[in-house]
Amino acid sequence: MVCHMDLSKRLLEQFLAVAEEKHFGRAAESLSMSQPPLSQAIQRLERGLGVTLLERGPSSPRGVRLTPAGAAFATEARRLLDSQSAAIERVRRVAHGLEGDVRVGYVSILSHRHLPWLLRATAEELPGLRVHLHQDSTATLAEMLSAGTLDLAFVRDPSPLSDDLAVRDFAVERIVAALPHEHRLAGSDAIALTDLRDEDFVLPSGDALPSLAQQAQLACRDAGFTPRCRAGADDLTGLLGYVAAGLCVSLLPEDLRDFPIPGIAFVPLRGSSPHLETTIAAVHRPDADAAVLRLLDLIHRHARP
Amino acid sequence: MVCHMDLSKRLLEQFLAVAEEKHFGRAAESLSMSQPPLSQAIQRLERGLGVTLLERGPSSPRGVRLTPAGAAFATEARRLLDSQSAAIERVRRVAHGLEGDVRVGYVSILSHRHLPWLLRATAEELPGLRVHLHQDSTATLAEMLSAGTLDLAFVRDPSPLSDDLAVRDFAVERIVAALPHEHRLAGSDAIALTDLRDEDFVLPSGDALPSLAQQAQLACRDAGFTPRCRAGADDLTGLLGYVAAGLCVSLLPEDLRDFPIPGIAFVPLRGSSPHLETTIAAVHRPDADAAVLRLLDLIHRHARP
DNA sequence: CAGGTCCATATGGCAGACCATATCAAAGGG
DNA sequence: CCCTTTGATATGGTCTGCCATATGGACCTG
Repeated sequence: MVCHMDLSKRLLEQFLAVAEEKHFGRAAESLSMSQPPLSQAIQRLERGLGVTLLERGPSSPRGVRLTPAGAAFATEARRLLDSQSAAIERVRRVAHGLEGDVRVGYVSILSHRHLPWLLRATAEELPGLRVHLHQDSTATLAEMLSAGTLDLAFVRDPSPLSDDLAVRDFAVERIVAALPHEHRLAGSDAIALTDLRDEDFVLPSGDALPSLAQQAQLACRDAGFTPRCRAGADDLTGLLGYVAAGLCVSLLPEDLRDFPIPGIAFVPLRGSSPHLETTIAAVHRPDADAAVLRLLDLIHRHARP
Repeated sequence: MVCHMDLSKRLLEQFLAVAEEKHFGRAAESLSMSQPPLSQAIQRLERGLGVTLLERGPSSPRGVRLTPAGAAFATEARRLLDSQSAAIERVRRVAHGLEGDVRVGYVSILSHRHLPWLLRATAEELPGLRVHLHQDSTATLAEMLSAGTLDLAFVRDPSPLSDDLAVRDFAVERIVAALPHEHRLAGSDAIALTDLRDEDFVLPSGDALPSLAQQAQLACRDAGFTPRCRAGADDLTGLLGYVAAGLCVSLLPEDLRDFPIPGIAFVPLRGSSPHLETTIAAVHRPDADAAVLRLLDLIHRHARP
């Protein structure tokens, strides 16, 4: 006997009122309605369930009593109402971005410096958000954003990205010189880029870290020379390896200073060419959902940590 | 913003259909309705929740997509429907006596022989029933039944009980002679009650175990003598103690044979006086609920184990 | 650019739910 | 034995929800 009973919120409340008052008249009063339709509603309920919930008599003048099934149903009704409220509340929180899953991508360079405060702030301000992390190259992250398999990505200098992605800069890092420890300028407080014009450089090659390679080229051009590239590398460890080996110098974001790599000195560069800066930005689809917007807001408020 | 949303079963099913098909037309078809009212229903739902559940466009020709909130709501909707079905099912089971709590009372004499199979059979046939046991005197059990603090009681010879309680006999035990081991008749296969006419008896005294005392008195009268009572006891251990001490004989239900008491021999009595039998019965209120009726039926089917 | 797909909107009809007033039947108390 | 209490029943009105048909507008596709 499959029952097509509806158990509307209203009906459950009516039954609970009767179950608590054990009296149709008072229950009707507390529901701001008259007694007859309440009787009918309960009868409909009992008919729909095929179960007698209330013991009406034969001694009615003292109200009604709950049958065992009625007592059980009262418990269940309360649970159902609670579940319903909780479900609505949960959906609202998801819609408002206070709860849910966000898939966040980042390029490796950012992991050690920007992820920690971001994750900490998220856990504190948006404890309902579950952040799923994914590290990849800038290009792949952009593809994933467009494909919808990623919600937010942190990259460096994303200016040449696809047009249908929104970009939000949130931090600027200076580019500094990375020199071998034994280099003659390694102990300087600051040097000019032209001081390196005769050095051998190692810069990102191929499609790897394109913005970094481009910035370096442009900055040297601004300084009046073309860097002599004796080596290339397509990831950060390669670049750092060449420098640490004492074979080359490089131009890298200053936050790499925190990397525990022996044999490398990071020396600030004098001058303020726009190409000696690198921008860190959050990228997302223009139709990002509320959780992403919350995260963007959080990032904006905590920017330049 | 407290929401008076109703979330009727129908509405949830409609939303789930759309969420699964991701297509209003097909969803409407699977619901055996036309598309426009379905659109309206979903719009009502979204308006009621104050949340956008579906992403309609702008590129509609490929159906709709779920927003994060919509996906969350689909999960919640399924849970709500399941909870609702489960609640109805549970109430039905309670009403049919397949689930619930039953408070069962018994007098001590019955505990070791009849409770085990009763509880075992209940656990097997009615695993949803929770049986709460309570041991007390026949009189107190009857009071508790009338007061509604007990649902079912097992007693011996409950004939003189209150009129507003229903009685259901389910087993008959013979009364046997309890003799000290060193008694001259202790080794007999069977004896006549008159063989004990000159013995000292110990029988229940006061209001304790009234049926047992009465049966003994009447049986002796049938046998043509009045038992000489040198001692009394108001519980079973007292009676057995006197016998084991070798001071008295007694008349007791044969199921006591299973008690591990050294020093006592139980010897069957010849003859078939109705007073040499003791009836075991289940007592309950006439308006007992379904669970009690199930237990009574179970007892009836397993009677005389 | 024409056709097709898909969802939204508009309109009208119907059934059922909900409600209030009035009345009835049963049981217990003075 | 009458009266109060209490829940069930009867009746009529209103309104909302639900539905179907018809139409419009946005978008993609060939």
